[in-house]
Amino acid sequence: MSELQRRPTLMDVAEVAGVSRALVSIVMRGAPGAAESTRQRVLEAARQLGYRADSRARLLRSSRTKLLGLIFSSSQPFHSEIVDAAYAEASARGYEIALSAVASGRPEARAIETLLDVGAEALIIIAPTLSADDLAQHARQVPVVSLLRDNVGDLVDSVSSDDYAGIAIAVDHLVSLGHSRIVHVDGGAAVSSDRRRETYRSEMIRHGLQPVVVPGGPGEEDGMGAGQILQENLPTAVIAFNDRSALGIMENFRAAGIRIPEDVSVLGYDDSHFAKLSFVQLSSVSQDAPLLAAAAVGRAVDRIEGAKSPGSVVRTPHLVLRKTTTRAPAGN
Amino acid sequence: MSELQRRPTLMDVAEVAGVSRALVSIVMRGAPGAAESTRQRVLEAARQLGYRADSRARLLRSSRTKLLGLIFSSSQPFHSEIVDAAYAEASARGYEIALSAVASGRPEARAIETLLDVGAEALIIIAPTLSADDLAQHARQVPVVSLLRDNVGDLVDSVSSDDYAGIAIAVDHLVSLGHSRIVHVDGGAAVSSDRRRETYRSEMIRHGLQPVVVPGGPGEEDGMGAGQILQENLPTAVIAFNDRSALGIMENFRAAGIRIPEDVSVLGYDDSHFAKLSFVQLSSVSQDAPLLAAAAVGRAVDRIEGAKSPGSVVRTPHLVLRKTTTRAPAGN
DNA sequence: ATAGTCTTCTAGATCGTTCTAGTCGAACCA
DNA sequence: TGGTTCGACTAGAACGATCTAGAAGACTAT
Repeated sequence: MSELQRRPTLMDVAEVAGVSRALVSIVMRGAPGAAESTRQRVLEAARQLGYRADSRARLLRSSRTKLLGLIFSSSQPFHSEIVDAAYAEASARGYEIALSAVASGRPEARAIETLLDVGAEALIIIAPTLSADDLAQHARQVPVVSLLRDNVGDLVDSVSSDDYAGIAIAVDHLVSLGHSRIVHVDGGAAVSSDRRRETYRSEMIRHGLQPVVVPGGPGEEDGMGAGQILQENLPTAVIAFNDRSALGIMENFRAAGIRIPEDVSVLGYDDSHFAKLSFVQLSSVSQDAPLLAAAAVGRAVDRIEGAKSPGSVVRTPHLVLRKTTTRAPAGN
Repeated sequence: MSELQRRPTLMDVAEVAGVSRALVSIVMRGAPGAAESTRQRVLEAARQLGYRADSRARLLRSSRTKLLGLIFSSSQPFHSEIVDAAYAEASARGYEIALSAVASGRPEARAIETLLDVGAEALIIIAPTLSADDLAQHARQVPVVSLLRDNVGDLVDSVSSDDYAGIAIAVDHLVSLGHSRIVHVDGGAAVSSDRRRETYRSEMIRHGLQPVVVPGGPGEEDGMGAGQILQENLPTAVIAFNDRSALGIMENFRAAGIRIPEDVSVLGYDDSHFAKLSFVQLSSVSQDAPLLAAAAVGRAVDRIEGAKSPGSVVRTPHLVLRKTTTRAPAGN
């Protein structure tokens, strides 16, 4: 069995190249202050030894890790899309991302600790459930960016999607298709469920319509249950809290022989991977994960690199129309 | 605006507790050699200051981080289930997990580097796509455990599910229900697709049946496409490469008015979150994510803590019967 | 009393970097 | 000529932990 070999250090390279440690350091990180000829000699020595900087030592000294902590929930597919996009943006800005998941038996606080342990310079938390106070607590140590939630106090940055606008365009769209009996299946205890519900209510009233809210939740089964309730007095259109819930609603309708969109239009929220599938073709409000992720990474980097005051970025979502919404059936 | 305060160091704690740095170090890592009374005093001081050990400094000196690197693919829901379970097991064994995702534009090699940079003591890679040689290369630096793939050379540990057994029980089950025209929709270029396909072939032959393979892939759309082909000459049962593919197949059938399981039985693989949904009830081969995750974490920890030789653990999957499989229709 | 053993604690070296504050010539300037 | 500036380079102190060696005091054994 081959030994785990000790990796070469700056000192080793310095000896081979016949210069000091410090100079090798200068050359390795491309800093100015070395003659071109020696630079080449050092690089050659490094190559020959297979030298790779020990990031732990480097970071210990410079207290820079170029690491962004990202906290997501492993059970939310939409979060995965954000993670993907965040990687791209971070790497474009010269940062790496350290991930930590919130899972069953692993609360947000624990995820935060892990990320601080590995040296994250800022924290991006997707849909944080901690109280504004707790978040502020952490924000005293490192910049914290809340993604998809904006009522987080003024020590914490936030990047969110405009839920008012999202629900408003959803209602507008359905109204413009002639719907008047539009029901909202809410997200129960999920982050931003309250706001979407209330916005739905006021938008309906603004249009002179009667708001009806059916309790739901963020998962497929929640939608399934809501579908059952909806059947008792079928509306012509449903705005679901998210795509997963919409799926449950649609499955419930399908089982009962209710046609979509002929009998009921269904609108999702998130425009997730799932909504795009050819056999789903769910019309949905897109929060545009890549843009949100990019904005969050951008804020985090800006804060790390000196921006003093936290701020909040709000992006306007847009509607992606597919095949689950259509004109209201005649006679409604 | 309040300053971002410097995080407290051993020295700070030592001053507050009125002891030396070294003693604080002893207390913090629970090493023997401190009187109970001082231990309490130090712990209290640490708590009060909110002290957290700096893992970089610790690693630099001792090369212990108690950190396990876990690499998964953000687009695979099944991987998320493993991640969940891995967290639980790792924390039970006193380790933390550092995650790194493989995403578009972010190859496995990059994910590995990130994890080594934050100081992972071992790497667990879910369904690695790197060559056995490349994996062996990394295995010279840290223990590497391959999860869900076992042909990884003998420098790398592997924890996998027995694909032979999995497909065999799938075929056995369908045969015992009287099916003879059983088709396999394969996983295309996905890891372990080849093995499942070949096992399917030999199991069919063993039962004196004619194997038929339809090309597929790991996603819903792949299953959708395969469904189209299957319709041309409908079998009585289909074994899909995984649950996502099974979903696509079922949707295609449903659109064509083909009933499941009355007309065709469909069997998935992975027993994912999705298969369990009340309106899906997909019969599936379960690889038991929690057990696999626990085994992988176990191997990684064992290797870190001294086990010399890499080994491979193979777990036998089992069938989870729900509502998509039934007796073969009469006359087939 | 002397030596030996424990227990509890500490000083100082060390890990592999980066950073600060120089040194040492050579070139430049008036 | 003597002073300043500049470029190339280096010694040694950080960074925040762990580890080794050993000191100080209490206790035991002879």
